[in-house]
Amino acid sequence: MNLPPLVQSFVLHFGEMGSRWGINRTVGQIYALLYVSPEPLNADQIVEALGISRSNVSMSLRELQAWNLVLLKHLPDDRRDFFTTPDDVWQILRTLAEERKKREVDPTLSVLREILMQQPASDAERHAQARMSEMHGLIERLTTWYEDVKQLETDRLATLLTLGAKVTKLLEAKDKIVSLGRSKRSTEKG
Amino acid sequence: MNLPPLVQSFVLHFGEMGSRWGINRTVGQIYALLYVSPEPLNADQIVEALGISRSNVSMSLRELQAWNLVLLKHLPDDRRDFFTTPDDVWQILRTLAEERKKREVDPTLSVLREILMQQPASDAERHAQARMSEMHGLIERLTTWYEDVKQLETDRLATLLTLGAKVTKLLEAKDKIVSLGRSKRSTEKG
DNA sequence: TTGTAATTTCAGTAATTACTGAAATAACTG
DNA sequence: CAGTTATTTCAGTAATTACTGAAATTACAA
Repeated sequence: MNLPPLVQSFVLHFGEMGSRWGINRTVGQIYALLYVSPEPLNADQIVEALGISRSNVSMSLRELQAWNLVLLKHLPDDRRDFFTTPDDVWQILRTLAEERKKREVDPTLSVLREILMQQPASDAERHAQARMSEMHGLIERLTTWYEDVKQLETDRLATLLTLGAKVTKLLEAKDKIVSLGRSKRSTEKG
Repeated sequence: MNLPPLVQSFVLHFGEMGSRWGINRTVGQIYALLYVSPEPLNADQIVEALGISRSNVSMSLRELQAWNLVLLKHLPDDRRDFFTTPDDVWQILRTLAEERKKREVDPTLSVLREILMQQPASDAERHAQARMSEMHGLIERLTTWYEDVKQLETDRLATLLTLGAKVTKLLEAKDKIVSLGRSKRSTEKG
């Protein structure tokens, strides 16, 4: 590996982290490298930087592309492929969320739904279905929230995050105002 | 494997999903099995249900305990350990979030902070630091939100989820009311 | 104590996953 | 077209991870 020390720490950390997800070490390292590079890199530069085989780079880039985590760029008068990550970290977050949902959440929801359609043949199955139904309900709630929130532009999303739990306080305030309005009107009528 | 068909589908699915996380197949299967079981199971029952070795069950249960995903129970006049998952799916979600934060997010934040403390020795390092700083900022924002929201009781959390993006609308309404109040007052003064 | 049941540990092996080098393919150039 | 460069594929191998059975440990009972 042939990198500035500070970049190397980052790349190595992402390699280790990769394994904690389903992603392998090399894929994590390549991603990290592209993320911090000032300009797009081609495959041979990655080979050079990380000290791994050309074919490994090819396969790992393909995986990163499957995850939509990497952008393919072309320089004028150069046939080689160059790769970067999006500049905007919020965009990266969105992509990550979307892909993980697609790979992990959606299949689980569909398995759950399928099982819940079936007729239980015993008490054990009946109980299992009840449990799965709870899980299904929770996951569906979370994904509905996600589908909703992901539409927001970045600065609104940021606002929502900053607000955090204070939202519920705000909600109470609103209820108070609304009910105040109602009681005022009903007073005016009565 | 010796399970009601409907439970088996669920267990097998969780086994496969396990691999997509860092968790292995067996751990995923055991968790799924415990999750849908009407009462706690002991190690031999798990061996029987999943058709795996006793030692594998022991190691996998230990891993699930390390994740706080499983509860140890004892029956009167029985020396054996019995295992369950918490009944409340929201509690399970909280545990999952907490553990993943601990294992994935916190170490990453600390690596980032450490690197950002250092003096860059080149333009490349300077640029890398700028990128890492963006990432650090985003992750910190997300964790602050999480630390805030996780304090909420379940029904408030549920409300917040149901609200979703509508929160920002609510926020605008509040701003309008507040500014209305202000302009009214300033009109009164002027 | 000694015996027995429950659980854990761990060395060895099986299974899976990651990686490489060589060959094939694709994309271009003169 | 032949020649060159870039990229991908893939069989074989290396490395890692998962799993087992046997032995060790722990916890209790007689």
